[in-house]
Amino acid sequence: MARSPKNNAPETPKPGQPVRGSRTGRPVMVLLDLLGRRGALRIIWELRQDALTFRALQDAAELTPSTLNTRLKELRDARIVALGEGGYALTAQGHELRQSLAALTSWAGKYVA
Amino acid sequence: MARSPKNNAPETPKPGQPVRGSRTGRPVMVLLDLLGRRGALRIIWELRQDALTFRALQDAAELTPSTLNTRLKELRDARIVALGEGGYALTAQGHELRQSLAALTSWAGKYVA
DNA sequence: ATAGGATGCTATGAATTTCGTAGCGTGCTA
DNA sequence: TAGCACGCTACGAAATTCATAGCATCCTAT
Repeated sequence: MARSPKNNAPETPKPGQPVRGSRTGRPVMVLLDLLGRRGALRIIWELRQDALTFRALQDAAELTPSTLNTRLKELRDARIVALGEGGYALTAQGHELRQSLAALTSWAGKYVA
Repeated sequence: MARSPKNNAPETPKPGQPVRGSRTGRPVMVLLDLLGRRGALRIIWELRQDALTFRALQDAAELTPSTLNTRLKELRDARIVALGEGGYALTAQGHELRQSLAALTSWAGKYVA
């Protein structure tokens, strides 16, 4: 038997079936569930430019390793993030998503500041 | 003294000072913290068209009253949401933010489905 | 070889956040 | 005055996240 790491992690949201906070499982709800978890938006944000190692990402996103690892699993399942040469990086899809999120920056600069 | 409701709520993130998950307090980080809390993105989503009453919003966003109330306080502090005639609704700023988030829908439809 | 250093990642118990459910106080209105 | 809907609070239990320590592997320099 392989290994049985302690399982304190929530399930990765998947389309077509009920996810946390949505009985329907509609794509956008799946995404909102995923992005609504702690650090998810932040991780995408921190990977906007370069790839980062697990530890660098941990520092950048200010997350504990267990939470970071959980989020990374989910983001990898969703093919938003992938582990490659120089560490973790956004996939092509991930970059598209990041661009969709880019408007948040200007909004924040405009109103939050 | 006014009232002292049970305080099981996190602090509302504010710009310029450290927030949960960010020592800097940069506007975009404040926003990411706020939007990264459970149901925040979803609430904005559900208010995209009409105003909703507390209870209707509770059903739509599938949140418990305490969590909903906590999120609403934060979103009201951030002037993203306001309580008006027909219930809770996005402010002008809130609508701008919602439009910034609109791209998520198409992304989700494209990749998550 | 071996002692470091960096890598990705797991373990564990405590703290925080959210949930589920019940219910309060107010204002309608029948 | 008996409903009914409103915004919202209370409280214990469950789920999530945190803080910290450490493991296994790979590399490189001694």
